[in-house]
Amino acid sequence: MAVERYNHREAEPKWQAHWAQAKSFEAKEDASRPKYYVLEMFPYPSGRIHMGHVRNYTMGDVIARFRRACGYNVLHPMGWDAFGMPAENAAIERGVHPKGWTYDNIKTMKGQLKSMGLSLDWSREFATCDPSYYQHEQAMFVDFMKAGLVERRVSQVNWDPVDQTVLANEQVIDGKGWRSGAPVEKRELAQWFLKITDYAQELLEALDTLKDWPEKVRLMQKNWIGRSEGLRFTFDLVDGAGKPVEGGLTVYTTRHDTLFGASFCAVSVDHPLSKKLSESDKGLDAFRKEVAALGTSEENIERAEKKGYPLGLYALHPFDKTRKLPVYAANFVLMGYGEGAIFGCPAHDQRDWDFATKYQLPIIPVVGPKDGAAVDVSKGPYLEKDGEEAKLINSEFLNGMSVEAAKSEMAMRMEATSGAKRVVNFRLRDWGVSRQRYWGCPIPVVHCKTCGIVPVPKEQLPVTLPEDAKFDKPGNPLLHHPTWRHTHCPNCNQPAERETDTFDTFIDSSWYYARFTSPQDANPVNAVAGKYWLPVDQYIGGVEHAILHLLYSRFYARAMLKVGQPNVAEPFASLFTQGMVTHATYRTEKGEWVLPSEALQKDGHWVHATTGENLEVGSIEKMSKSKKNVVDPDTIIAAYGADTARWFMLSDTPPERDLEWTEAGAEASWRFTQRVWRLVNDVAVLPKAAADMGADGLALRRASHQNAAAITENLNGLNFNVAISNLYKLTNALSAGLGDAQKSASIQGALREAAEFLTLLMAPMMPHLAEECWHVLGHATPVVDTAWPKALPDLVAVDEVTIAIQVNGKRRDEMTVAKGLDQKAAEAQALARENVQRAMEGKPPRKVIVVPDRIVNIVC
RNA sequence: GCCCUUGUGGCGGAAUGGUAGACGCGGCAGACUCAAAAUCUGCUUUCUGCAAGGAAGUGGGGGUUCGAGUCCCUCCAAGGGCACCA
Repeated sequence: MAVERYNHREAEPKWQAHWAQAKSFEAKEDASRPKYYVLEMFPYPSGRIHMGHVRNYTMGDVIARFRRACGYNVLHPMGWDAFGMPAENAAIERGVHPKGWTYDNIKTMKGQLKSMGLSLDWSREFATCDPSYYQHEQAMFVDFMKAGLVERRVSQVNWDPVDQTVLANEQVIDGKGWRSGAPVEKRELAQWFLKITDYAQELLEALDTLKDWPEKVRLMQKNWIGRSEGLRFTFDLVDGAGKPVEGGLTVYTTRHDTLFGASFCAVSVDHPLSKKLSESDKGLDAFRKEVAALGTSEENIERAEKKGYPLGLYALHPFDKTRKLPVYAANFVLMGYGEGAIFGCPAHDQRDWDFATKYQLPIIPVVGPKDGAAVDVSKGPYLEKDGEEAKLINSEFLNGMSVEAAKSEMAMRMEATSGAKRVVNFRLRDWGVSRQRYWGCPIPVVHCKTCGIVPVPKEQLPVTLPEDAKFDKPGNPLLHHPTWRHTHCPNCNQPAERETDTFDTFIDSSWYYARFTSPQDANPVNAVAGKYWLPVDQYIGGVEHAILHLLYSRFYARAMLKVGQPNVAEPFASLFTQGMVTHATYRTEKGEWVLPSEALQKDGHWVHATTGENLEVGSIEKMSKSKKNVVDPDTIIAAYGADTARWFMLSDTPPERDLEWTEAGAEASWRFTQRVWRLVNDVAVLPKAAADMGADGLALRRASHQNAAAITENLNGLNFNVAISNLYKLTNALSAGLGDAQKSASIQGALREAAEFLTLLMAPMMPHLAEECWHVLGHATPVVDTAWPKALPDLVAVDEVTIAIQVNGKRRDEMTVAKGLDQKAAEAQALARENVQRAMEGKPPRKVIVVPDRIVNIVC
């Protein structure tokens, strides 16, 4: 019987309105039910949502709806990471105010998200640029200051000359600003820092407890924290005349076992020794400038050869004071790591080898293979490989020892005699949070001539941004504002100046998940709500945040705990990083990029839809505006509906991999929605019958229950693509069963059950269609208020299995036997089979392996 | 340079060490139709064979095992992270 097509244009807005009106997704603390907090990384309100958002939020929504149906009390909130430079750039380029621009974008994007039918609790929505949000950030910062977690110090910073602001190390990518792409310069500035390094060890150790994080992300954080164990000690230092230099030269090394191979020392050009000597040494001064000019770009570093400038000083070898090691200022030694000074062991370090070769310094091998084979260091250093056992040579009391043993022997001797100290070093730097921008959270501090730096008292918070800022010249509009920064000292009430730096926006996103538990609370986090909801049970976002956002959040949670705020040390119990959305690229013969919506396939090749030009199909890449390979979610939702878009996002490709958006795939998803609609309508008109255990309905009932069990497991494991393939199987089974619909009441009952199962099982992915189907099947209660179907164990279990029979490991036959058939019987039955006998070629079986219900393998 | 991940049909991909290619896309054939679309049914790893069947097969090579896409070693390719970090 013909039914009308499923009309998403009517159904989707209707159900979205129903859910909103019924407040279906508003969460309340409820101690009687297990809680589940699902969170997707909140978006930056850039203007419009893109397909990456659609994929991210669809995944989160499937989890939220699934958990909800399974009886969890689900929290699934949404908000806006709303501070940041694009808003300010819009202000500079188009003369709009960042605030208006941001809130307009939020309005647009919220409408788009709503059209996706997400099960979000919109009552908890906030934007990080709301003063009601950032006032708590300011209050916490004041607490952090009191707790010693904040430092203000003059430091060499990464300065982005285009954005005119400071960047954290994490925001410098290949020596360029992460947003502007401009080569980063070094500058000295007074900056605010959060002392993330205080937590380096803890952040590292706790990574092992994050069992439900991708191994890859944990490893990236581990490398970023970069712990190394080494020895710090001081060389006696003499000048060219042999006169001792006070203070000596303190170095840090992880290879103290190679000390007997030392042939020079090197310090950073920014090392105090180098700085001091450059005052009287013009050549050194020039060298320092040359190194500084090289910058930090990867390209320059790659090309730069190891260069040094002799300081005219000599370090005395601790075990042989007659050995004088020349000291250089060198371009490959970094002031920011260890002591900014090293000893060079050219035989066992590539950089030291390059340097020694250039300046014709001795290369003394002190480590060699265990078998005693000669070490050749004339063409390069000898570097022992991982796990390779090596032994010390040419090293007096260390000779014959392994590297590890030599390290510990050397450390012991040096600690006893030379004031050396074993130290742990981290690559991780403190988090510089000052930004010289307008559109960020003001740092709540006042500079007073008498009292110095004074935190703004909490009762005077929030320090809000002036609305009348001007964006007509580069630099910080807060600094240029005629009145804003002029205030009075909270301490002495004398005229004073406000801090004009604002926070790095990564601070805003470091605790928003906690604010969602109690977004209207007078405190940053309500103690009861925080305790109930935290941690986030499932966090979903792009892998591009593996270091920055996720490491800052882990630190910030600990900082909050330290100042008594409700939180948990590890805010994200389980993390999932989804892949990107990609699309083929198209360009004209002139090389202009063409939108997919303008590309048409015609007679086996691609042409421009309006101009008819021939198009070249390029590689499949991440959707980006620059290559125009973008598909607009609004267009797709209008044409096919949100359910189709959601379904396609989850089909086929595993969620962690990149997904290629294809028009054919979207069409196929759309056809599937229509197919389900037809099948459900066909079942709905059948006489209602109970799904009993009648023999002729049994096969379909089994399919329903087996698929229900499988899909439940798939969704628990976030294997959305497999869940969908199982939904196809269930649909195929239902479709096949419809042919026999008139045969018996038992079949009709089984068909109804299958249709109901299908409806409920697909609901997390296609919530609107599911509601329509559920209604057609005669239910007054909507799907959102209906429990997840329970698979009956009796129907999930099979009573017959088809098992393979192998002869000498090759599959030769198969047989269908009762489930649980014992090994002897299986062996006997297998041996009796004609195909098996033929394959055995008359040889007697030497051994028979029987894995019950799986396989029989005959070895002969 | 170091570290990590991934390599399975024409394509996306499935597969607790136990029948490789489920499911979907695409393709082919058929049904319905005056015709087309939509829909439905079948076939679709490769080679060989009329067929029953046989052979090969999960990036290459080797190993462990009764049995390897899965575990180990090694090489190759693609992607990602870190990078003068002493």
